[in-house]
Amino acid sequence: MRPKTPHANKSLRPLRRKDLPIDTESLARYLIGKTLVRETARGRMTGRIVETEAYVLGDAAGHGFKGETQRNRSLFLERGHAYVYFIYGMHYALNVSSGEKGEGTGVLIRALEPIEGTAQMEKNRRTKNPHELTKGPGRLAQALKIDKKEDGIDLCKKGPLYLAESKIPTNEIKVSKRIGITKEADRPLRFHEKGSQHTSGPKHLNR
DNA sequence: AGCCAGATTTTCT
DNA sequence: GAAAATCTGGCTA
Repeated sequence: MRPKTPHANKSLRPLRRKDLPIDTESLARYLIGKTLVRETARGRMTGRIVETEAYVLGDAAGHGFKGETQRNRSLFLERGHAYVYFIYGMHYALNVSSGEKGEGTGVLIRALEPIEGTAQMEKNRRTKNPHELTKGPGRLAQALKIDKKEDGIDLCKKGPLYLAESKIPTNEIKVSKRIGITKEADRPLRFHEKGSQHTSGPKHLNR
């Protein structure tokens, strides 16, 4: 077995739901720099959130835009729950539900900076390149072994998947247009931490 | 480094 | 039946 990472036993305080901004765009900004924690039988994996996208109320690109369906029902939960969807026949992606309960808005987690449990991530992703581990929604889900089983989880309490504080201060947050969509694609609702080497998308969106 | 096509299956129309 | 909040490998330069 591999040695534990130096940070493995640090206590991680979950984010409190009341501290999460209700407004979707505000939540997308708020989550930059926070920690995503994944607990599995093999141990803990954590990453720093460095890139998010907001899917706001009345947004035609949002999965909840046309109302609640079997697929997107988690998006309509109270803010701070996981909405995991399957896309392009092979990828999963993780969102944090946002807004008021029943609103159907959310924040897509697009990229992480790997912190703890990188050995397990390398195994799940079948690569050792630290820059290929968790940049992009599909990649980070694969690295952290996130799929439909995690859909609907409360991310504001300790468990298999949750959000937590970070002790490292957040750098400047930059804004750009969203990636990979056709509707309302040019709205400035993608956020990333300036200077991160772990963001996805073309270079000109990551300045 | 950047562009392009192929993979693959769920979901809703 | 078509679209989809993506990733990968192969090509061109």
